[in-house]
Amino acid sequence: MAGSADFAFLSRGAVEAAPRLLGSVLVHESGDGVVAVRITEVEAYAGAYDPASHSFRGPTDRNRVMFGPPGHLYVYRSHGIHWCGNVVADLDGVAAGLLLRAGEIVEGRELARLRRGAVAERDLTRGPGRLGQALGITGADGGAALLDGGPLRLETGEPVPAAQVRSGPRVGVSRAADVPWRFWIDGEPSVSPYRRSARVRD
DNA sequence: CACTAGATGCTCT
DNA sequence: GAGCATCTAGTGA
Repeated sequence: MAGSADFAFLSRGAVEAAPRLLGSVLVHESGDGVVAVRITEVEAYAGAYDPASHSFRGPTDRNRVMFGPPGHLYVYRSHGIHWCGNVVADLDGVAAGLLLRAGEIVEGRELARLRRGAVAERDLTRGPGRLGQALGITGADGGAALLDGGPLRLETGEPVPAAQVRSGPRVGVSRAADVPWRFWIDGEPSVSPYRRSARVRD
């Protein structure tokens, strides 16, 4: 449980917690080995007041983890192929998720490359689907407790100077397309490019 | 680099 | 059946 206190900010709302997750390290130990990634880009998804969130319409079998206590992992399947991970935030009973969009590999580069195949170096962990694949995250990891020292865990990283934190609209969402709830570390090559959804409503 | 189109299969209506 | 919290491969400048 060492380090758990460092993540007390996760019990705050998604938008407040998201930028503070930058610089933390997500570690995944599996039978294949270890991959650790320093988080460089996240998006905040609030629940009831955020129409872009999976939890906007209330709990379902898929999104139930987001309504639980902070510090757990919400995993969803995107576009049929990709596994994407969120760190659950806000108080128990309030839905909030921090989508892990990109990271910098700090350990296990060879294993990550094995999982990702022959792609450009910067594409190893650029984008939520790629990041999930590099870390070896699947639906089986959904609901995992990240602050209990298990094989899938969050660790404290080097603090990120506030001046290096940037924000802007979230990638690919068709509702609430303009709220600046995406946060990233300025100058990080792993940060994914902005793409506006082709079907923005509102 | 900017832009476009299509694959893919799951979730919810 | 509609709609995706994405990615890759194609084009063209």
